[in-house]
Amino acid sequence: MLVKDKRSNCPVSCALDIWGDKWSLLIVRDLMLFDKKTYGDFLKSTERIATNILASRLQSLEEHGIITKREHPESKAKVLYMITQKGIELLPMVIETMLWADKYYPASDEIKGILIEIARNKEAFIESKYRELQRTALT
Amino acid sequence: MLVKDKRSNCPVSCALDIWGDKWSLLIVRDLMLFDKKTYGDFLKSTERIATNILASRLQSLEEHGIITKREHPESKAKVLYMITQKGIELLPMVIETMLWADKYYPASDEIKGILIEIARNKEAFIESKYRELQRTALT
DNA sequence: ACTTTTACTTGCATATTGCAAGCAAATTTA
DNA sequence: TAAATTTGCTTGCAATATGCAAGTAAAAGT
Repeated sequence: MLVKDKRSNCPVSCALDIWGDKWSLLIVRDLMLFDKKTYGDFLKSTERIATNILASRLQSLEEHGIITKREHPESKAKVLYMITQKGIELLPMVIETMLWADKYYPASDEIKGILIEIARNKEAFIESKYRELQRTALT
Repeated sequence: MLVKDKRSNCPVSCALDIWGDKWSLLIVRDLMLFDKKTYGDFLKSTERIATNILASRLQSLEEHGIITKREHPESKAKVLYMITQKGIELLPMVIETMLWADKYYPASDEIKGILIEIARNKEAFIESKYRELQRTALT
């Protein structure tokens, strides 16, 4: 899973070098939309990521500056994973992905709520979520 | 590369089941932005996809309704690959991906031109490209 | 007819994924 | 305070996917 060097200078290619796999964006999604913060949180997601894959993806995302690790305020046994500014900026791309897939594949009820909000006013949703993520990222 | 069934009903997960790999979106990019249409065109892209991987991705994209094959008007030896409506609708997501990556990784000159256009008026660019793709998809 | 182009397929070595089990430090429970 | 549990991983190994090189058949060009 190590990308030695970029395949090209195309931004699409550069982006895929970082998150072009089946799992990385699910971790980003969990951080951005489902308030998940720990290793155990990510493991519990419905897609059932394998523990070794999760560890490797977390490391890769950290190396690429999308997430950072912090001390968990409640326990030294836990690790707090946080999304970075660079990661927060993936929000518009994630939203467009959700809107695309929603058109062709039935979403779960949990997500339908979010999609309704987005449908109501996409820009406002992004703006509000963006600020919310930045706020929690600073504390 | 066969996704037997969806991992979950999350739209992000569904989308990744289809194009969550290092290559599929590069083919979509080539079709949408670089006017590539044939097997040979895709092989020539700077990222240098292996020929067997290209064949498997084209098949997968076709199975998922993102692209279709047509007779090439100039030659029976060639195959014309076309993007479908479902594929065209990936445009906003691809654009957001480009904008994200452009912020952190230097783009090639060929792409800088497109990015400048997008920066000038994103909505207008998407709208115009969207219609252009629909037009060529109909002929 | 012969060569080249085109769109693939095949074989095989290497890399990645996924499953299950293991493990040490921290925390909770008895 | 000793034992059990939680937490965040690592390890081993089988299955799958990737990447490279070579091959192939139909069509096109010379």
